[in-house]
Amino acid sequence: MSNQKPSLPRGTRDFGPDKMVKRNFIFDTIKATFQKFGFMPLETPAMENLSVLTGKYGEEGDQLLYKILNSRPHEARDSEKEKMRQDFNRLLTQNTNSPVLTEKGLRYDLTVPFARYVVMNRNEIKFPFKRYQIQPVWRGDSPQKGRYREFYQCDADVVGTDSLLCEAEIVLMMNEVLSKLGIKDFTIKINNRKILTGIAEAVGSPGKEGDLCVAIDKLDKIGREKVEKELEERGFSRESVEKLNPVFSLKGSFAEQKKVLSELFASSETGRKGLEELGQVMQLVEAFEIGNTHLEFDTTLARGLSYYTGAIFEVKAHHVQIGSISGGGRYDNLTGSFGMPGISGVGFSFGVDRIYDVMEELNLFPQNNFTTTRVLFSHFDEAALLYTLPLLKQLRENGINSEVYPEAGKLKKQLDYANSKQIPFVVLVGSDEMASGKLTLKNMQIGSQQQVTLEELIKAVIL
RNA sequence: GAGGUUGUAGCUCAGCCGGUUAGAGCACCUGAUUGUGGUUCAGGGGGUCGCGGGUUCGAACCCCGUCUCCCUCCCCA
Repeated sequence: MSNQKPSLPRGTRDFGPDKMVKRNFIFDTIKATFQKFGFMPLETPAMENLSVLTGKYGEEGDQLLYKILNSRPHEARDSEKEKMRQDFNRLLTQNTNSPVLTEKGLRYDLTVPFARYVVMNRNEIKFPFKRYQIQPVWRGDSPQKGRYREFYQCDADVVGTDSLLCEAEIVLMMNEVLSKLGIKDFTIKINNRKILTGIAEAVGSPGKEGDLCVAIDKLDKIGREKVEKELEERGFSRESVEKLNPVFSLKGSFAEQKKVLSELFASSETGRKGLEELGQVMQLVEAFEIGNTHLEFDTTLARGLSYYTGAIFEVKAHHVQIGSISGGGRYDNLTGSFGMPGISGVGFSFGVDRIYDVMEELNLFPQNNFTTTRVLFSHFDEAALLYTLPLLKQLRENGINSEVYPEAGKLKKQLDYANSKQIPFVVLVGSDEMASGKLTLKNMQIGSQQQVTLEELIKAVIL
């Protein structure tokens, strides 16, 4: 007999019934909102060809991809085996791809598989195409608070239009979902990739917006002097750093920040375009008149994914130490790498696992009794069990969630079962009940019992 | 990838300076109650002390390695 203790891969979790009802509450809320805004569902396989996945997430992202070993390598031909050995040795020292060893990987997000789907089905798809997708993704990150190796994303994307209305509606959906879940204190940070490019250009360091953001992002944490130092370490000239002065002192309303940036962007057309786009998105959001938009312009918002080209979003919940719970942005050329240029898209994603953690920590889950069974039939022997079956069927036909204790056990055990499952009603069936035709209905909350007919039972128990 | 931390029953954790048979609470099972749960009482089952090695007469405890948990940085959902 094996004594091996069962275990779970790092960064993965089971979700028991109590967790699942809470998770489903989140999934249902998100799904309903997506559908309300006109999005249709899509599912794609857990695994994709590596050619689809690699090169889409930047260097960091590629390193975190889970690659799947080709099946049955031991059955390969000898010549292939030699190639495998060589490639494997190379893999031990460099991060290389080897089709003889691995050609598939687990999906890293839902956007790239979506882009692949769009390209492969371009003739059937009616544009603009709005789809939502709720599936797990995998990343070989080291797990920590709010970070898992398997987690769900809930994506909604629109492709085939560059209308900024899509961006505005994303802001609306973020607001709707979070407020329905009871998360009231949060910020939707918004920026535009073109503004970042503009700043890098204006400062005389085009193409270095990534380094720029990483450093500027730390302004609050480590102070201005250290940020400037870090910028120089990252290869920015003294002159460039000095030109960043206005960026460092950015504050106030969007209009005020826009003014400062406009001056900076005198020589950067890209920067001006970014500002203009952002302004329009802000305007469109306002036009929906939803009250508090939670929207905040943040020049330091960068986001790692390399495919964003326009607006970028990130949502941060307040009062909890958990990373962003939602994020997204516009990508002008995601399908371009699959040979279908000129399709602009914008999308975003909710991180259910993090939303769950936030809600748990802030105690936001409704106190509802999540038990689904309403009535349990308990019985004393085989004859009584058989007697309950047509009654059970009748209750179910009336839409009442009900079950019968499947074996003839002690009543104590059956009641204990009902109790631990928080089932509110138990119907006792034994020789007395079968003789009289009246059922004993027990209310588990207050402990009372009464004799009832089937009709009375249904009436008493129905919601 | 860098750093810190943790691992003892199903769960939460005690276990002193190395000493004889490793404990508690909760949970579970049985009985008091052969047709009545959530209260009470009595009893019971459960452990390769993360794994491998070392020191020692003797290791849960000390040393080395390794894995794992959680956390920070980086990055992200």
